[in-house]
Amino acid sequence: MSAQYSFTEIEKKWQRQWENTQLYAVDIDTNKPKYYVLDMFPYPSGSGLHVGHPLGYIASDIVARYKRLNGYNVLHPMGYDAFGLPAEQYAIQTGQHPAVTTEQNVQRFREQLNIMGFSYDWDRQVKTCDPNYYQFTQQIFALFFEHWYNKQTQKAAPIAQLIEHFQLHGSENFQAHGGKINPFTAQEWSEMSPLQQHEILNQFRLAFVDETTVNWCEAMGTVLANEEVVNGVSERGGYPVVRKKMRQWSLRITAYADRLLDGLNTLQWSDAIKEIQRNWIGKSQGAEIDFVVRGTLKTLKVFTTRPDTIFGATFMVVAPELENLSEYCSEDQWPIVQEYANKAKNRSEIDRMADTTKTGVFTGMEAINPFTGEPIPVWVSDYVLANYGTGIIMAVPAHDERDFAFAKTFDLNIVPVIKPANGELDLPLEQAYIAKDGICFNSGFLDGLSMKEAISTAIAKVEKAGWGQAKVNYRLREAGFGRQRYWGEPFPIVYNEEGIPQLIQELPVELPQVDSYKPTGNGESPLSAVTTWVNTPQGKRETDTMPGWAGSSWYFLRYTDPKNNEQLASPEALNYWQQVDLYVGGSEHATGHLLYSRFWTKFLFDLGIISWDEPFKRLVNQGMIMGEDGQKMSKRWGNVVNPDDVCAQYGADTLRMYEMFLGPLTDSKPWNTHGIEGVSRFFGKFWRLFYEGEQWAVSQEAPTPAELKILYKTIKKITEDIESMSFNTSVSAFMVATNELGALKCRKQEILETLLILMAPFAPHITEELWHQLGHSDSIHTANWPTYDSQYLVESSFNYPISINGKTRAQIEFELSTTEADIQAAVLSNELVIKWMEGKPLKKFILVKGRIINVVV
RNA sequence: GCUCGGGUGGCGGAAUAGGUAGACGCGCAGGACUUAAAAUCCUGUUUUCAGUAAUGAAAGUACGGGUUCGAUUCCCGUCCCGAGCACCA
Repeated sequence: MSAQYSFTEIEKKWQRQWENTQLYAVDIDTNKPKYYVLDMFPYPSGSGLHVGHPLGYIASDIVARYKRLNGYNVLHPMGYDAFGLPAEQYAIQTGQHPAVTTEQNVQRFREQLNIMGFSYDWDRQVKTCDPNYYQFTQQIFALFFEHWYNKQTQKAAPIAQLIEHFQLHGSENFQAHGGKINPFTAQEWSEMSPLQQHEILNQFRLAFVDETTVNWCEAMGTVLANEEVVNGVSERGGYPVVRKKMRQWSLRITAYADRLLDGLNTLQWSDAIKEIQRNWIGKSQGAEIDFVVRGTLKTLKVFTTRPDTIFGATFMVVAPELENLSEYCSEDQWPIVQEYANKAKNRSEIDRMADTTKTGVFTGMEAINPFTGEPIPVWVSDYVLANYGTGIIMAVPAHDERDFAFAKTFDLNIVPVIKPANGELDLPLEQAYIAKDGICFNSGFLDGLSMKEAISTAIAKVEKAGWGQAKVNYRLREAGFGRQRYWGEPFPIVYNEEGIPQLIQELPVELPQVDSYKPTGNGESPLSAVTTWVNTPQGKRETDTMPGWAGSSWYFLRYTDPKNNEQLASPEALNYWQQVDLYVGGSEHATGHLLYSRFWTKFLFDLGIISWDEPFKRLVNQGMIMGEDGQKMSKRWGNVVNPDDVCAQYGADTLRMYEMFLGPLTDSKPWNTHGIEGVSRFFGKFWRLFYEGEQWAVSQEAPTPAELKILYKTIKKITEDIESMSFNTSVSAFMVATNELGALKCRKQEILETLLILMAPFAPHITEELWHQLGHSDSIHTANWPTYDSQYLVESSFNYPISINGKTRAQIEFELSTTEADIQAAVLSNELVIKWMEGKPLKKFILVKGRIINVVV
């Protein structure tokens, strides 16, 4: 025992002890309720952690410890998202194998995390780059490959079922989510070559080969995901990105668009993240309508959300990237259209975004507006996107800004069809008139209808006349799943001599050694150079690897049974631990990791592997900790604060407590080196509740009601704060309790011991030390969370502030049992009250029990 | 441009089923202990005005209105900051 609070010694001692006794190891225990608290696992970068990283880890650790003290069996694991670009870039620079550098970084992270005293069950650590782990990432990919999405049952189903349907009924009456195919009979199916059959099945597999326009980054020699491209340049490095056609694996996430949208309503996530996902999925309801090309039998199919404005559709616009563009254009105009299309294709994303002036050319064709019967010209312009809707729009310049700008540029007809409900439009229009509450005019049978009524009436008419049907559109695109990189999961795929992909049954398919990690530059991965690996008796291997998000889309399941070599996790473990109850991490993964994890979870739910279809019940996004200068913490600004240094100088408990004290968990806030002194002093004060000078001073006396009141109000406050994750106010509650007990010179074991338990989740080391000094032999982290007697918190009297006309003028103490009449009499005879009433008559007397008294004159 | 957050002392931030604004901490000022320093402890600290002082008065939660006995909290408008989306028909 030491009379001094020497945190270095204490923290090392208990960390060693906890490790030796396996204090945080958990296992299935059906006698206890489970609780699963998870941190987003980190990418083990070479620069290690700065003080911003542990913010969320500290918060989740507090909750994990709190739940344990409340009798829960808590799963609280940690691992590493270990595949990825930085390790590979480093390999390219240094020639070291990424597995080696990654392992070094993992060791470093582990040390740093241990210094801060987290209660992880390290036995459950996972690393996505470990073959024992990624064999199941490959297995899940194989399952995607072997399934299709049945729109009727809204569920994934085995591809064999679809094949059977084709064998029996051809393409009649099947409800598969996927690409377009030409109808065929059962007979025709049986006569198709394996390659033809593959090409049809490929349209429906949930993992499929897709010819897509990808974001090609020449400098990095690879394809990037949409979210890795910001304003036309790569997120990492800022290299230019161009669009390029490429064959690569994709996952059919759009099959799950509706369920991903609906599921959001069941989640305790921030509105901001839910909104970002809703926007990303981008569901919009409208109609597909066919416009007949004048003088032909051809039609142009458009998608619109505003069929109520169709009487104002005065021209049409076709996207320049459409494959069969020549069909939408007259012969003599084709050279001009083609020239325009080529120019548009080569225009970079940056250009497009920077320049919104309208360009375009006339196709030489006219279509008939089915509602007005009038011929309208068809144009090509790059303001229409090929991959949204049908790639063709009906333009309503009077009521759409973009169409209006285009019509003005090329002097096209503008016909207003919506006007204010009470009033008239100022004509001619200076800008597009966009109103949610307008009514139709100039619109035949739609005249006088509101937007909502007109939309349904117009769609009914379209459907009845056979011109089209109601249609739902999504902004969400299929998820590109191939990277031309070395450091990722290899695909369990070989292509036979016909080029048909076949699954490799034996997993894992391990990464081979390569001589160079550099991209080949021709768009292929470094793996393609390893010919001994690529060529197998069964055919050529797929040489792309999976993207970073593959391994992170299911790791939360693996923690439940991380060493299982037969299955991704045993049904027993999955059934026991189930969903993540609380997930803590940054909000930057809103449309990546969080969406993909939900997608994979729903797929595995469909297959019956798990019994829930959302991975993370409650999500909390911790804010960023900025540098002292208010800028983002980074080497570049030289403002990085290292948690190891802070722990060495002040101790881990002080770091943990201070990070919580900085402000609300979800806010961004700057680090302040002076501020930590306050928390450090607090621990000194707290320690001195137990010691007087060199002398152990805890007494066994019975506590007084005043002391119990301090304790009980603290129990109440801390319990409520942890439940609502309001940790900053918990810290101040500990300070208040310490100040108040100090003022009362209270050193009673009964009080201090309970206070230790309350503080144990926040400051696990000092509380463990003092707990043992109080004579306990078990760990404080296995104690029981205290309850309080609310009787002690009830006040018998209250010192009322007395307001006269809303201004506080006096204070009078009353027993809470005093009747209102007695209070009123006492207040009105009070000297100060009489003075401020200035002789005016009483108008109203307001008494809010236990709160305030207001005298209105 | 659209959507969602948010504007409270010198600073980080408390307090909103409407009820004493500024808890707790930092910083600052003064004091105690000490030969001295560190550490520790005590006092003060929203602003302005009056007073030697105790104290008293007025204003005050981005700005302007409204509802109410009473508004940081609810409603309307304006400005500013942050985040997300962005030619998605």
